[in-house]
Amino acid sequence: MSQLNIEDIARLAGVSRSTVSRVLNDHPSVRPAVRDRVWQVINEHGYAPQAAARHLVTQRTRIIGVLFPRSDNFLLANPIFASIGQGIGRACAQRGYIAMLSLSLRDMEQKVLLDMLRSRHFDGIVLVSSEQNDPMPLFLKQARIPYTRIGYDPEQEDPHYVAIDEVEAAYKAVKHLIALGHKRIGIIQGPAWEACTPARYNGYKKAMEEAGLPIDPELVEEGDWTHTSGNDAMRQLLYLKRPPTAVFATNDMMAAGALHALYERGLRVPEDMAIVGFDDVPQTIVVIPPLTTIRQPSIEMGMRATEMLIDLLEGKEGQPSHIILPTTLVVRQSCGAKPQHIQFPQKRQESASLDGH
Amino acid sequence: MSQLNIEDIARLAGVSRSTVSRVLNDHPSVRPAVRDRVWQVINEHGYAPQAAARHLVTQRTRIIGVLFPRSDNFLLANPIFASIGQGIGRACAQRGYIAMLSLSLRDMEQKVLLDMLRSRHFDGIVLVSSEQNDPMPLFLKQARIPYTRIGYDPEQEDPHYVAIDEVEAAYKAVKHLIALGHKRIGIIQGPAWEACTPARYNGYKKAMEEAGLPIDPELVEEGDWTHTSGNDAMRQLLYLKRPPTAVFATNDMMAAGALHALYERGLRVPEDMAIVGFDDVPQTIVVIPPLTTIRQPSIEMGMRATEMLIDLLEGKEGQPSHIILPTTLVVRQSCGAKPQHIQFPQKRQESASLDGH
DNA sequence: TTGTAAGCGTTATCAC
DNA sequence: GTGATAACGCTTACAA
Repeated sequence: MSQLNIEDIARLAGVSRSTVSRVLNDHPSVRPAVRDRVWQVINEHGYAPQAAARHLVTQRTRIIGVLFPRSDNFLLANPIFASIGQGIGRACAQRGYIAMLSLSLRDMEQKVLLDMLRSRHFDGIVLVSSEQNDPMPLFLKQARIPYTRIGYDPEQEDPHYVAIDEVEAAYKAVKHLIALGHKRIGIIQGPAWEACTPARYNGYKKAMEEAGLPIDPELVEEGDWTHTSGNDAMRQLLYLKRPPTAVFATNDMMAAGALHALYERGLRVPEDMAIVGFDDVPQTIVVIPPLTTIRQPSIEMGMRATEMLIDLLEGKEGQPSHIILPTTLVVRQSCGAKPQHIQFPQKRQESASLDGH
Repeated sequence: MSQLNIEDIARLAGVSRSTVSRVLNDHPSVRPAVRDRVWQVINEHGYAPQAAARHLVTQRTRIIGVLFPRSDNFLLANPIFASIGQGIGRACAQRGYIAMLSLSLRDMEQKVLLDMLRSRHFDGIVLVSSEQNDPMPLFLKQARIPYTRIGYDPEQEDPHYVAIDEVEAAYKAVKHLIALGHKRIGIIQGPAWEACTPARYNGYKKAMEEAGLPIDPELVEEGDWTHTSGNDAMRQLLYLKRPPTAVFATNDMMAAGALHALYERGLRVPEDMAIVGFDDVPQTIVVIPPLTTIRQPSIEMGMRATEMLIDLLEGKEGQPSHIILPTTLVVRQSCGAKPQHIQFPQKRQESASLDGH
């Protein structure tokens, strides 16, 4: 902490503090010679204006708060948040803002968290949440804190959000399985309190109904996004008298867990069971076999939500706006071509041929 | 943003702003009746004191900055950072601080980052870095910003750090392999610019030498901590005329990548090749087979470094202090008991029996 | 183009 | 136990 303040710099440069302030803020009306001299003094002493004083007078911080759901283990549970965060950070950097993420929100008391938001640390919030009836949007509205949301909750209708068409995305995934000839298709869903869960289920249902396939409630499992829960869900499906020949997991981590369960049972993918995931996180290609999945443009989602927020803050755009970004089916190796009847239980043989060399 | 300030609250409660301030700061000398009335007004209006004003006058923010290396993909590359972050956040919450992480440091210009640090957003910094000659500590010292470091660089001798005994930890890992009878042991190291890389290599060397085993330079590979690089490194080792029978990977992600390479080649773990990892991240038990690894107490490392920093900030402890936390060998299933001569190339059979049901 | 001075919303030091 | 009042370090009219 260089103890110098703007006054000191002014004195050292032989100008007034207004001039130093102008230099600092790139105000045009400063003589080049003066400007250079001031910068030199500033750099010489490693001076930087104190954020608090600046924030107090401008009433803006140029800091954007990022709220992730259950922040302290989101990193562990689902790498898609990392990509979203990356997009948020990148957009902030481009526009001269700083994205700040508070660690371990779960360990903070509710009141502490709310007070933090109310105390104007942040100019605005990017809320990453597809939780149904998440209380946060309501709070932010009441506290008149500008925010944009990544994720869509039909119950809340946030004025500014970016999302994907969940129904259509899930529909594409299941349709892919159907096109490959599968008729008995299971689904491993996310938790019920996520708004995207019923939406993705509806996509599944739509594809099934359209193909004239029945939906067997036995084939509907629920996980909590984690690898472990995907593993458990797949085990349940394998216990069935008539297991599915294909499974749609509504995120990649659960899909990976499902793969794991199949491996443990000596079943081959895609020969014995086809799997489609959702998200297209990096891990998806690292798993064996690489996952066919629905790609969410997560980095772009982060960027768009952030740009939308900054536009809002800078008054460029006051109207409500909803951005729906496109998803794509990424075909890799976990679905193969033709389904076979499952032989169960069965040990794996020659599985090394799955991925040649 | 409730536009109210402390003055407004004072007026509404029929007191002076000093009294409101006392209430806000839990100052004892306020009559209970008055205190209650003030709180009621505060809560009624959702008032929270503006951080900037408070920071300006107190010259403290109660915010701790967290610096991760190459912050924007640290999440993706190595989940151990998530655990460390969790520890930092938890300790902050306990002591009434907020841990803030700036997203996407890589996208910020260097000057912007340094100015952010200099502008006193943070009371102090927890620096997570084992990079050799990381320039950040030097900068922080010059700018007189209090910091503690997680990770140790013998070249820098930071006054406050928490770390593990890297040499001993690696030694334990390799010794475990030796005890199982392995003689030809490879190592997949981290990048050379990490201070822990030579240290872990030294542990490997020590164990080998102690057992009278030669170190074959062919068996020394370098990765960059990622799954992919571990995969590549293992492939290299498998190309050798005389591949190792066991490999020590200096983090779990690379170990998982190595597992992947073995799987692709149809080799069994631990029958054909034993693997030890390092870190003990959650993914370690999710991989097949679950990894034997060296456990770093990552959450505790985050907590201890944070507590140390806060003690420093609150003047409880000015002396340099170094905390070395213990590591433990966690034996799971990737090393097995007795090594066999590798039959190469060979297809996997009956691997399903690896993990029964 | 530059300087003077007011004010941002708190806390803290005094009196009372 | 309570209330004036002076900082804190900046930005920003307004004057010069």
